[in-house]
Amino acid sequence: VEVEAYDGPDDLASHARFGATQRTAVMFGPPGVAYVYLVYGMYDCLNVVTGTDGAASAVLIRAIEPLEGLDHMRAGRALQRARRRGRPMREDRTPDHLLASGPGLVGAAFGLDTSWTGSDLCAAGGRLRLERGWDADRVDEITASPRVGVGYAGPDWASRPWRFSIAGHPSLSRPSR
DNA sequence: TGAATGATGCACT
DNA sequence: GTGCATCATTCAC
Repeated sequence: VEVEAYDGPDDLASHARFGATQRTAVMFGPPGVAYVYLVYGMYDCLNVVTGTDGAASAVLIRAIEPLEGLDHMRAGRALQRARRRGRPMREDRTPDHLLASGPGLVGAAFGLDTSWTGSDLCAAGGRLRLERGWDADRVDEITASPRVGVGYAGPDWASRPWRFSIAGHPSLSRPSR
């Protein structure tokens, strides 16, 4: 329900801005592949490589609407939380619609880490895969706004409305919580 | 209800 | 050594 577009080496907000490094090499390959990176030493964020081979463009999955496997999502969150601060595991009372309402939360809910980088998201039967879901004819419900947390890229890139979300959806990262 | 802060690993200069 | 495509907790009001 919420994504951000990153355009490649020229996009100063993209991890591709330093060229193909060990971490970002997969972005420079063919599309339909996962790029999972660790941010702030704590959160694993899921991207889909989208550009043609060599373009290094990608889409960050910032929030999803949980539909199935909510118990697994709670387990993933509890595990990451316990690991983060040796705090004891306790019941996760987060409302269903907020279980993956942020890029770090998506990674936690799906139990992802950087080892998922390179996974083919288009392979039938893959453990992590893209499937057709939301109706294309509801495109008018999608709203565009500036990307979150990319001020370091400078006003030109930071102001581009490349964050796309379903207007008013309860599972977004920003308006709620 | 909102602002400040701490946690924490790695890529980069 | 610096800062980050973040989140939960704490503290102020």
